[in-house]
Amino acid sequence: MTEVTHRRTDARRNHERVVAAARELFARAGLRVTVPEVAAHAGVGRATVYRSYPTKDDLVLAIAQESFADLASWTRSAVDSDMPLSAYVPDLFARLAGDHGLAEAFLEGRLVPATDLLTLIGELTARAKATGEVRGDLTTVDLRVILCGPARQLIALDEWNPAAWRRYAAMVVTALRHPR
Amino acid sequence: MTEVTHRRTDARRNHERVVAAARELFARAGLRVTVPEVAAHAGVGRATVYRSYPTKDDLVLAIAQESFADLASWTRSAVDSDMPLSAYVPDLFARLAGDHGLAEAFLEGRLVPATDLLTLIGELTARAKATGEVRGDLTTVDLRVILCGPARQLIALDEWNPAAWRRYAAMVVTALRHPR
DNA sequence: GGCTAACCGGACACGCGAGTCCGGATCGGC
DNA sequence: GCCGATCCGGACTCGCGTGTCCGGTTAGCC
Repeated sequence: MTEVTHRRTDARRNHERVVAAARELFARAGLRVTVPEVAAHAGVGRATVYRSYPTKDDLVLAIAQESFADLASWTRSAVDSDMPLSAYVPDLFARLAGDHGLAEAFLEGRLVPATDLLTLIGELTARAKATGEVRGDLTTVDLRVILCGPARQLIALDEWNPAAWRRYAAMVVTALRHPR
Repeated sequence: MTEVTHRRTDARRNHERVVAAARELFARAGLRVTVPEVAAHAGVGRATVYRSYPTKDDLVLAIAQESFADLASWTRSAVDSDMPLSAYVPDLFARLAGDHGLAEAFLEGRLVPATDLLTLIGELTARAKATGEVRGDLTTVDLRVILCGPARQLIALDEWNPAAWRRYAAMVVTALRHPR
């Protein structure tokens, strides 16, 4: 979290606007959103965005790290409270389906090293395997493929609504069970 | 199938090369492959590609229609031989995972009206529902989301190998069953 | 073998997104 | 209120992908 300290209030204000705009646009339309779009949505010039984040990748990284940290702390509480995968996965799926950029970043694994998050999820799945809740050979790659794939497609098809994600979350959970 | 008749043999030969190159590259790297890449791989100039296909979309459409026709005729034979979904889906999944462009085109539904194919798949699923093989409320959109999502991710992650697709095909089939 | 129509492809024009620069505006301390 | 450090953003360059054009070449018929 490279927290830049601006010495003037307008700079800080603009920085906040940029971050807010990036969060919203990345969530809604994925990581292909352009810097000009972010700038316009924030009501600032392009150069103002590049001042805080020299590269578009820097901007993406910053936003993604935020989201990943949220996800990790939430997952940590799930681990602490011994949440079963059947409860965790639908929520995770909902978060991914509600944030296109997050789903992309989490799946592709580029830019952000999600080691914390993956370790925590590994913890959860290990317990779920022990109780026989899911197939014994489940990996975190499996989770990425099975969760992020459909989540991204839901957004791409503009089928994002509570009924849809509940439906697909149920299917996804089913997919993780022992094959018969 | 707008079959262009070339009056010279070299024209026909080049056209074939372009088609072959496009098939290969779209399958391997998806629809984002550029026209210059196709031309280079075919060993011709860019303009030669544009002669047969005035727009990149025209090229994509032509290749996608081919693939869709293949898929449809194969599906028709599956319907005729009363193939169960548990046998059909893994093969479909393999085809999608083996052709990135096909998976993209099938999922996104833009460009190509896949009505024939969807009708046939609807036929198969209707029978599978009747025998209780899958959940009763399964739709073709479900199939697109659940199949194409993971298939595309597999390719994106470069995890494409027989072991991987068999594994995910099994999971995908499980996902279509009745929830418990 | 020669002639013409058909065809080839290198070179060009255009649009768009990433990243840079500098003249002008604004904040904030005195 | 004044002044300097800081910041803003319009205008620019650069790279890349799409689509066009024309001079040179080749196939195919006589």
